[in-house]
Amino acid sequence: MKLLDFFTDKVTEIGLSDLARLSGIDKATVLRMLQDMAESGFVEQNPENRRWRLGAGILRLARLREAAQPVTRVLTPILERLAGDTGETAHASLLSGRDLANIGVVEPTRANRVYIEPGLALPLHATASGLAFTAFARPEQRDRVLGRKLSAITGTTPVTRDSLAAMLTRTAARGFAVADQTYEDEVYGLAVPLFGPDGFACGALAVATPASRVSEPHERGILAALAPAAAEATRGLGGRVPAHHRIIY
Amino acid sequence: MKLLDFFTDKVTEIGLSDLARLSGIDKATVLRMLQDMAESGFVEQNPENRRWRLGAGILRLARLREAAQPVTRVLTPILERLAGDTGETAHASLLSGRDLANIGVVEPTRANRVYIEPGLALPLHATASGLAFTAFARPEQRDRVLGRKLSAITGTTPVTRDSLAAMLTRTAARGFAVADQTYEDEVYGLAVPLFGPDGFACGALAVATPASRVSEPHERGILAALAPAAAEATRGLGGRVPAHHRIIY
DNA sequence: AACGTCGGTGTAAATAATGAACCAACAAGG
DNA sequence: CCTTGTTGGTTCATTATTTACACCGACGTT
Repeated sequence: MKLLDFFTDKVTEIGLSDLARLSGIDKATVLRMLQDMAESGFVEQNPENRRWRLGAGILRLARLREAAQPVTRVLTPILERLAGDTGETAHASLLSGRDLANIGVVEPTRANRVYIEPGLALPLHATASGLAFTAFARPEQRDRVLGRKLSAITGTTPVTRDSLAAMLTRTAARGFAVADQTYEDEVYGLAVPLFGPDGFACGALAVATPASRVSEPHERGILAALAPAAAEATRGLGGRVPAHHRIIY
Repeated sequence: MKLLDFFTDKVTEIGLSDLARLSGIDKATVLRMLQDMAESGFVEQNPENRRWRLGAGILRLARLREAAQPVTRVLTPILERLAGDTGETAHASLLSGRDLANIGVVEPTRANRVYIEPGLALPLHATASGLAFTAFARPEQRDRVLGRKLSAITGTTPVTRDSLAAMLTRTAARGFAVADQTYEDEVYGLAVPLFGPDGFACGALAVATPASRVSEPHERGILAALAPAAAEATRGLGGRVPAHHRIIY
């Protein structure tokens, strides 16, 4: 299933040989995997160039999940309001396997804004969303993140266990997370956890701003919009904000 | 991946033992599969009752596919207009593996209307959408459908190769498909193919009406709305309607 | 014409998946 | 209060599976 992770916003179709190279798996094996996944509708082959792309079955499953729990429907209006109020790009993400899945993005109207790929997988240690989630996640999840080897994505990405742990305790104390160009240069992120029914984080709500625009009042304004939006989102998803959670700037 | 097919509109969470029973696979194997899929975000475990449900990673992939080719965005307004014009339930589906994946449904406002499960997998031989698709699909796909053993879903479902072949040639001649309670009792379906860039069918656009409401003028009215809607949808998806395609009532 | 790449196919070797038995924990029932 | 039947999860020896190498024809470039 990791084959699917090679499809991104930009590269929507991949040929057999390319996919084998990218994944490091033998061509024959990749082909069989793709054919199996095609049976289930996860991928489909472009009949023109014989390249592979994500299949319509994914849309079906997504509708199924959305019918069971309408996260997109709940989050989209909240994101729109958040982007409008802050004038910055707002996005929401949920835990998906070993990182956060970007579920929704809304950009503001201004010209200088942060672009976030739709459907991006956000690493838990290098993004504001990831920190906000991890700091309030179930302890075993927190520990699993701390136990990984942390990849350096930019120069300021935390790579040692200690620096990450420090960031997490700081995040837990403040109630929100900051990521100063730890994932992408020039991008400054503020994030707040989204809570599940068990009172632990299940995702995050975040605002990304160009680093050049960061200032104390701006930051304060973003958090003022982010906090109630996250509370509303948590409620809308059927979650419960734990009593001790406070946002302290 | 067939494990995922046991999740439906109604049953959104399944326990390990249930899933093992349903699939006929050993518990241990199912557990391992689920854990692997959880790593990729396809499923996730409800921490409260330890049951499994579709994961957030599916939403991510769906967003990715939607970014590559915005089918939902294109089809939804068309479906809404279609449902409004006909006063009946309209739905669209695309080929996904061995059957059609229901991609969008819009219901009319009237009380007596057909309900179609979101995210349903439509069998190719037993639904109007399936017939419309298969009749205009690439020859090899058509033959694959004819080669299957056809399951009887209602009393009128075509089960022999010959009866299905007859239905397909009739569909090909008329340009649209009719399914008179072949999938669900009391439901009458009319469908038109959606075409891909290669001029072969890639899906179908359909209107479902209670069998009690069927009449020649009603049917004529539905087709009058369906035909231009399908043409618009095909264009919107980047497809090409073959020159020979005509709808002849 | 030579070369590289493409998607795809067989087959023998080697790995990985499999499932019966077992466990603790919980619930309903007598 | 014990029985009986669930549940989710684990173990480990057996086994069948996947794997990857080599090869193929087709297409495009050089």
